[in-house]
Amino acid sequence: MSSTINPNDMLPRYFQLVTILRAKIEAGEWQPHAAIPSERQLEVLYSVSRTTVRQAVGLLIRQGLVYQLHGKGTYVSPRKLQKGLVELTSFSEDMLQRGLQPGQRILELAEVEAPEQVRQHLELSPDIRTVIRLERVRTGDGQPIGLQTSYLNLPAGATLTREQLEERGSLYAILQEKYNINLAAADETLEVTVATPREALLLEVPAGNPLLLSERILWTNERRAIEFVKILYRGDRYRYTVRLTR
Amino acid sequence: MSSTINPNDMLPRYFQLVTILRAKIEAGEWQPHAAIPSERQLEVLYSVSRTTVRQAVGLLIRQGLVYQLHGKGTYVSPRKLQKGLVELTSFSEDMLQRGLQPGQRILELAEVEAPEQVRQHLELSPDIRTVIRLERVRTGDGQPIGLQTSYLNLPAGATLTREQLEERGSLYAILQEKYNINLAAADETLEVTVATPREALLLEVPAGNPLLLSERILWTNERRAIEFVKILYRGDRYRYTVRLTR
DNA sequence: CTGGTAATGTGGTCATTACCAGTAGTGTAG
DNA sequence: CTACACTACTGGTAATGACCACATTACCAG
Repeated sequence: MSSTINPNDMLPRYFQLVTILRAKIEAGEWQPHAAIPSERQLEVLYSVSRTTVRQAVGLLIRQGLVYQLHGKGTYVSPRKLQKGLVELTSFSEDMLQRGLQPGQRILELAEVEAPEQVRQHLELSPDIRTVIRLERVRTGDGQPIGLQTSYLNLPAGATLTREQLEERGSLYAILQEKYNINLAAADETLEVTVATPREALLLEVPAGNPLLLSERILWTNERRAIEFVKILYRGDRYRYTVRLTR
Repeated sequence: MSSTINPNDMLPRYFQLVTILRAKIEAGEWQPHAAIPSERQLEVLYSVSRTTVRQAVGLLIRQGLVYQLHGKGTYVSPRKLQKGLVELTSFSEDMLQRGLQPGQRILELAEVEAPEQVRQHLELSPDIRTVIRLERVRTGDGQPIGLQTSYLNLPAGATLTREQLEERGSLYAILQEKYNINLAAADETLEVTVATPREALLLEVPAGNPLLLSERILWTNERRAIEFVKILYRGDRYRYTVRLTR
């Protein structure tokens, strides 16, 4: 990894600068709460304009690696804040981050008439009558973690097969590669519930055990609601984390 | 509300522009998924530079009101994404957003030896031995919603009295006004638990009922951990919502 | 010793100019 | 008719230069 900016590189300069600065922070070259070089110093150090410096630093701020104090300087965040949380992730990515091997057991994959609740969440127009329903038991290191039910409003003509799912594992990877659909945002609500007999059986817990119910609406880069997904998590095996900012 | 930029105004121009554009969107002048004027058009329309336009639009994007597609244009987000979620809020603000009147019953306010768990979360240095412990039953429209336990690491010399709390209601408002402490970020974890007899009594639910346990670490604008707070929410009266982005 | 002030360094805002990189429509050569 | 180049838009990146707002320090007058 180079530590200078290469103007001919395919990557934008501000992005190269982000990479360089992040590396220095993660290597401990600049300690938490220590000041990093000022914007005008970075200008000279890396032969870029202040515009570029500010764009790079702005990104680092949004990622939680540094913070700025007006009139004082730019400082390295404490380690706990350097870890990127929040990120919109798939179940698979989520498990991998937690150091567990993601797995799944597909219970159903079918085109069904859209329930009213789903119609509303996905803002379906009246001419769209059906959605794809996908029900899976999700596992981490082979142990059941959650019961996931997805309702997908795929673009016309798009299909989804059991084989694709079993091969790639991640639904979002398929959407991205085959249909060029990128996820941009999600709204999620969490609440507490208790296991019905069927849920208890699938999750391998006693009926009546407390569960964490997550309901999520997923939006594409064009801000179309594409998926409504419920996940029932085992209360004893799952913990949800977020970072809030102001 | 003016619809032009006033250079002599105390507020920065990009901020004035944000206000104008947001007003038009919320008034329905530009419908969801419709294109708003291009950056170069906004330049002319409001007599500001493209720098300023982009700074304003960037803010609107982060607030979820609009989205951009490279080579195409800038578009208004669907209504569901326009509503600002996520925001780091106090319990009081949270209740008000939900349309409930926040209230509290203080159970304890005392300086105590910091438990080990708290020491770690707040990253206390060895010379700091005590923190302030504040335990409250929080209510919405008079009904118990949550049992909140805060551990505060106030700056040297700062104090906190029952009277202040009862008067202002919001702890964060006191920190802001009296000690110029602003909250910048929070890390939160959520999990499921069941009510102990004491918790059940205070929350007015049967013992063994499922509860939502939130643990939160709060960071100031200088990225010092100032508070560790647990809230046990009644599972039947509380639902947590977040917006995730990529 | 105290309180004001000027100097200097920090991030924050803004205008101007230029060119790159995608998108979409149009026209033309094959 | 199709394939391809052209063109005219969009947002994305970048340099330069200027001034404002805030924080800190040093210095000086009282």
